[in-house]
Amino acid sequence: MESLSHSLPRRERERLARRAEILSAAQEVFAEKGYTDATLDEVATRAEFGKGTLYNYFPGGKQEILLAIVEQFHDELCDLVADTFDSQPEQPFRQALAAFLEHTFRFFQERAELFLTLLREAHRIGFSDDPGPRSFFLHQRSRALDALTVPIERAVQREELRPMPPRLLAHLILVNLNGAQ
Amino acid sequence: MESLSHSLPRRERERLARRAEILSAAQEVFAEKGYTDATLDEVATRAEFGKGTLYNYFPGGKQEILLAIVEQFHDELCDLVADTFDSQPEQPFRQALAAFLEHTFRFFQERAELFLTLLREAHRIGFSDDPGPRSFFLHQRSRALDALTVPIERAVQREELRPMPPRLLAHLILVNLNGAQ
DNA sequence: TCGCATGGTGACTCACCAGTCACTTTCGTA
DNA sequence: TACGAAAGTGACTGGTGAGTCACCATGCGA
Repeated sequence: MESLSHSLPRRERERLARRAEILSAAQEVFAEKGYTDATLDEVATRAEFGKGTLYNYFPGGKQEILLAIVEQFHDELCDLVADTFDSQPEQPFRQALAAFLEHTFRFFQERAELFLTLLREAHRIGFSDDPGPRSFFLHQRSRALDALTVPIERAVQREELRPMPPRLLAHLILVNLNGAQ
Repeated sequence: MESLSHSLPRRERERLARRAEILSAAQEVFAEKGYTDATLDEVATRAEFGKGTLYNYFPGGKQEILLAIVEQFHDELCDLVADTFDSQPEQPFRQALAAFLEHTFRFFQERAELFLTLLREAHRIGFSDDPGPRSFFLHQRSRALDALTVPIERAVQREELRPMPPRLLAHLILVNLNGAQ
């Protein structure tokens, strides 16, 4: 994502950088106060923008900011999967898995407060009647699942794991990581 | 607590019963919506009272209701400790501990949503500048710790456990239970 | 039966915040 | 430098919900 920035015109790069500033400030505030108690005024103040500017970058307002954070969170999680399993492709699966669990655990710990907030909001939106955000959340979860399914499939093919539905195992692993939080 | 009710005049019993109704409704709503998103109107409606009545029972409003729920939660937790360890006092400590962990785990699971809400609010209040609620939370935690410290001290005295600071072990156990959630 | 006290009620107030928009500032271009 | 477009701004609006209070209902004692 970020690595593409080099090839973009300065205007675009600056726009992305500002968007990132806003997201970063919003992450802090959401983590500290929770979604409902966080005010866009505070996000704006921390990002050193006026409130109106937030709406230039996120026309959908508070909720769009939340969804962008969720997306970024999953981006990072997917990157983590890819980095762990692709860095040494011939490493035994179980060893890579252990490394992955350790990294992911730390990943969640460093973002514990934010994660609690996202968890609660995911839950709330899962029960809301608005299908847009709901399918967005499902899609994000699906992405993380896909990322983890790939190396599992490889391990099954290399007969390091007895044959099993790879997506099921991926699901098990992620659910347990969530649970551990 | 409740068992005292028999000896009270009808007036008092009714008052306590209504208080309990309100708390029960509030627990439901807080668990479903989280503290901030829960409205007192909804609590009142579910408890089948007018909103004003809530303030007869909890003059401190929403926050006092939250604190009462926290207190009740810890009451139940302490009862659980006492019941588990006192029911068969000669039972080996490790066995009683295993039973306790199982009971407590179920206890938390049955109240998972409420517990998440309380956790977040405890955290928020822990960082707020109002010392009243903060020391209240500390006091509640301390009560649960004390309850668990008693049987541990007993076990140390009976030399079932190598000597160690009992409160430290109690702390370790509770933190891990919280973490598991 | 009357009158008073205890307890219940919900319309109202006020503070707060998401979202808007008319204005200002910045910046690229001629 | 002058102009217009793009981006930034924060006072304002509308909606919402915590907390209040003047009024009402119930029941008890005289």
